[in-house]
Amino acid sequence: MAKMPTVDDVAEAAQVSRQTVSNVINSPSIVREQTRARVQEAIDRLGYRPHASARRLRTRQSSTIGLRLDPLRDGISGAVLDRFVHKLAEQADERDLRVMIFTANDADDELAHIRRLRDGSDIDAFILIATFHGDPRIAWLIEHDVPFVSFGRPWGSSLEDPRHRWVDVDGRAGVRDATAQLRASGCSRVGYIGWPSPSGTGDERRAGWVEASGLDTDDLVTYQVVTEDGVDQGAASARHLLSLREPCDAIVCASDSLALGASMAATALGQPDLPVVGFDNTPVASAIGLSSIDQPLDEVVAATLTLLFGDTGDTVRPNPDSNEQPTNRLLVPRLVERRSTHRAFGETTGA
Amino acid sequence: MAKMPTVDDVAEAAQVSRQTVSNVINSPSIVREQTRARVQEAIDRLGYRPHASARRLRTRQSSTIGLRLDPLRDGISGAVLDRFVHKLAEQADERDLRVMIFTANDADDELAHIRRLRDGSDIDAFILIATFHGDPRIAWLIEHDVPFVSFGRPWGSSLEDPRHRWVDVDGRAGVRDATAQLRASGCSRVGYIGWPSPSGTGDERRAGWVEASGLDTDDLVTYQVVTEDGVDQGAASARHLLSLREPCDAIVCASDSLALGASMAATALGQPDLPVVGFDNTPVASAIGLSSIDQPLDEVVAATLTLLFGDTGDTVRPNPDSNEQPTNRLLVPRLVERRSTHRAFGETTGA
DNA sequence: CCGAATAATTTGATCGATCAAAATGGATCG
DNA sequence: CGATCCATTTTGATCGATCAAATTATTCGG
Repeated sequence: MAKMPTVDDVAEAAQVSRQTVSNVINSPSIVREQTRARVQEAIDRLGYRPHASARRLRTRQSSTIGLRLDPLRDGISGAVLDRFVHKLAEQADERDLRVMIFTANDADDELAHIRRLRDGSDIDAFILIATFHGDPRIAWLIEHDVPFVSFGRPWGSSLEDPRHRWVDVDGRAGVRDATAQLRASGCSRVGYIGWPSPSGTGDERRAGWVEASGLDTDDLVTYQVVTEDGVDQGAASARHLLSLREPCDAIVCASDSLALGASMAATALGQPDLPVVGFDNTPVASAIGLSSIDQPLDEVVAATLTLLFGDTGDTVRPNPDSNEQPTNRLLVPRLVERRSTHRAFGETTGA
Repeated sequence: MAKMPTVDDVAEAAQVSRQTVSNVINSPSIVREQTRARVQEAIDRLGYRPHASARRLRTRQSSTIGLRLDPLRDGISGAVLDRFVHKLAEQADERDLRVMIFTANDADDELAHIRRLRDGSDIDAFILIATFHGDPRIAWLIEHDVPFVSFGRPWGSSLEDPRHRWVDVDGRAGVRDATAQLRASGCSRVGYIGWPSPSGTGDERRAGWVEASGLDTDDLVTYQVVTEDGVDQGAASARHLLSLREPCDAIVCASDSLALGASMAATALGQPDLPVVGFDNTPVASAIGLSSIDQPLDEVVAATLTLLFGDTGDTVRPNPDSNEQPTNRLLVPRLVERRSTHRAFGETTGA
């Protein structure tokens, strides 16, 4: 590969000093228009690109965001994070930020990586995903003054601590709305299949159902199944809900995996039209035609970057604790309605 | 954040020169053991970390791999690439390499990104995924002497051109083995659902079925359905194959999406035990209990990195065209057998 | 015990950019 | 007309590491 031109090369070609070239790139406003054009022409002609490492060395900014990929999960739900990663790469690019990924098996491992990347000035901000109760990462990052934003609210500690910027999706509202919508369309006994209780997100989603179900205390127990995540678990739970003396006439689930199982079980039991709603709007849901509550990842990512770098597209350095700007965003998901129930494939039109 | 110590700080603390500190880190073998230990102690005590950008500026190596994420697809199959990304992050980490991701909408867009990242010395090697016939990226990368490896063989041009290093999975062998296995277990009419023909991977997979199906020329036409990817398409195709005068008694598909549809259609038609095999072993397949041909992504990634950086874990610079080493790897996938057919959920045990 | 060969360590220069401060060129004004 | 101010451009220093070459320390054969 031919040697890349440097600022000096451009400077010489444009008959100016290196600093002027630098200014044309970084603060064009202070350069006289005439010279700016001349320098720009030289830049284009020579195909000059600033050397990222040199710039970073001087400015002490890497304009790079670190993101840890969770350990692979078997489940279907991992797809949400993949979409998040994708959107992040997309929007980061628009702001001239880079995204560097790494993996870690647990929180400690992740912190070790963060430390390494941060100390090496490889990265100047991190995005945490999937926060949990008593998450050790949060405290560590705050203590070491590492700029970060989490996708996931701080479970257990103050939601308003300005040192912890976060973005989250209001699962409770999502489930509440979906449940209300089912009731509005005529369902009177909407059941719920969700995860065991010490679960931040899970508990929120359940609360949404409780709020909108319109069931009395006894029925809230009756029409609720608690189970681990999984397709089989969803199917089993649905069979239970449908075998009650007064079976439920719609089911809302904490995940698409559960919903998929529930939907298939309903079909197997001869009720292909039973409305079933999942959560996360994964590719499976769309492939199967399952209604699902969709997290607005575009907005989530946009909010995340704004919290980290401000509104400007510029590579502004994050400021840990201001007292003016809000330091968190709670976004509202929306229900994606499909056949609303699993269509019996045997009766479909096709090739 | 406290100011990070530099080589000079460590040097002073250990009573040696900066270069010795540098040597302790980069070529410990040339430093006397006694001094090495002393320096190492100082490094640990001060918590020194080399400044990545400074090092990169001097060495002209970023030890960073660029990877483009495809546009999001609706389908289920996108999951393979996600797994690839994950494995890559994992194994790159073990070799002290970093992975930077970006998105692009088409090949040209991707090349623009590559050029920018490469010129800025942000990245010194790229991994291409999903190669296709007449892929313009390949020619460009070779011409501009950018080190790269593709996951996907060069469709249409020479497989042995040493300037194009690639890794791929032998889909033909995978489908052939799966088909053979079905026949060995008693199926005599194994059908195939695959994609329209000008498709590199698709044609290979079909060829595997042709080779092992044991069908005569007429039947090869009869028991084969060509369709776009998708669950509905898979279902429709399966209904066709099962409505023949002599229906097929097993189905192999080019993707899990097709297989999922086929499996559900079979169930709906009262044949829940019809063996159906998918491709890619996506999370859906495992969730549903669908047999599927699994790409050995661990090996794929390992081979990719080896082709790029050699066997050593070191950050060796890739060498574009050697004449000694092989410059490609074709790996064999393996069939993951599950219930081999879509179990009727209505008859499952459960909570 | 000396000088050559080798091992270990140190010094000076450099990678390519930006920062901070100094220098230049006009325009303005008493 | 000369001093002052602002806009624009240039110069010198620096970020933190590694390379290349020079220097010092050690080993070893004769």
